[in-house]
Amino acid sequence: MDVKTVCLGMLSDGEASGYDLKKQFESSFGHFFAAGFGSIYPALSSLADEGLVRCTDVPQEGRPDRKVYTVTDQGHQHLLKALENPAPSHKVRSEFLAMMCFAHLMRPQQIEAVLDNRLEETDRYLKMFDEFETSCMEDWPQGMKFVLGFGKAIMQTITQYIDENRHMLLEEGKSEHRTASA
Amino acid sequence: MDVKTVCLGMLSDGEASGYDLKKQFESSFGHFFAAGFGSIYPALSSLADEGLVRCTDVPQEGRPDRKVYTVTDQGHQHLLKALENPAPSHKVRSEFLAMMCFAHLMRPQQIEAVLDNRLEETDRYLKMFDEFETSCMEDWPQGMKFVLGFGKAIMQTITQYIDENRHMLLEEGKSEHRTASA
DNA sequence: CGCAACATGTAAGCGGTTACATGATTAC
DNA sequence: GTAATCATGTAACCGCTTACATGTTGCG
Repeated sequence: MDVKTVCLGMLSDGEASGYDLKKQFESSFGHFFAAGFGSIYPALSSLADEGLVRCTDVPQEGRPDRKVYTVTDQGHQHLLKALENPAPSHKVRSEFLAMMCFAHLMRPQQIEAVLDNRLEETDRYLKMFDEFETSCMEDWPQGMKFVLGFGKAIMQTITQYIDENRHMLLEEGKSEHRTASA
Repeated sequence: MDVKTVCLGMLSDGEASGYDLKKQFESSFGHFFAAGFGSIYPALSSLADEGLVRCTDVPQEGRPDRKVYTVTDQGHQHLLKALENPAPSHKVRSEFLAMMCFAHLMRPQQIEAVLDNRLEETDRYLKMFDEFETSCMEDWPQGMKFVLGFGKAIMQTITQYIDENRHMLLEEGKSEHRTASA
């Protein structure tokens, strides 16, 4: 399940351009699968080369041609095969948690800043999820709703956990730094 | 915050070999920062080249020399600088969630298998966390406890969410595949 | 006037994964 | 006997990120 496969999946919900897919990667897929233009465009070219998608050029005035991609039968088959993996990965790479492991080496101010930034990002996601719910979610397949709910549950847990446990990092652990300035 | 910096941080809690660090990457850091030998050994060499750690060879019988690394003053300063980043990242890359977005293209059996595998992995982590709590957690710095609790909260949320919402993916969405064999 | 949105791409580079290479000891 | 643990490394590869390159339209 690399960027290519996810693009193929997105296209199986309806034709789209690379630019369109980017927007989807930023919004509904943003919290668990990031991808930039530098991944998407080559992915689409490659899918086209393999005959898994077909590309239609839609000429436009004052802009580059819009390249609209559609899944082929072969592409659909390929997608179904990719979905047969019974143990797909779920990986977290968190500088945030790594940093918090060494909180005893940081000043309380720094820790607070890091925590607040994390809460902010989490909140941005929660707000985005709310917008989805009040607008476009109706016509989504069940899977997308499941994934949205998953993201929401995680973000709520993070918010709550930080709120309830930030004191752990601030109260003690002044052994190394002492609170005052050196 | 790459593997190098995390290694530096781990070493700041006490000297260790690459092999020791690997074990830490698998256990306490496993759920948010994976690293294999192929990343760790080059990272340590590089840290040593830059003078951020010092390496002591401990000869052994029947094994390669154990190379024990210690943080230098310079290394400590470097670590403190790395910890000044006020907005460390927290990234998820989930084939699992990507796949669930396209659950309507999968057979119920497949979906169940994927869900069960996810629950299993989550459970493995929860059991590991429990072991930490009943044994070695006492002497950990507050930050490590915070991170452990964070992981536990997330894993519990995932478990609960899947249990409570798996029906979403199974009940309907039979539009594309139909339940029976084609 | 400047910035965001629209629209597509290339190429270098980086960081991490995987596979390979070696080999003794200990526990089942 | 066979697997796991101890112990270190290299090198190829892969996939993604970042920066570069280009240009129009429309809004505030």
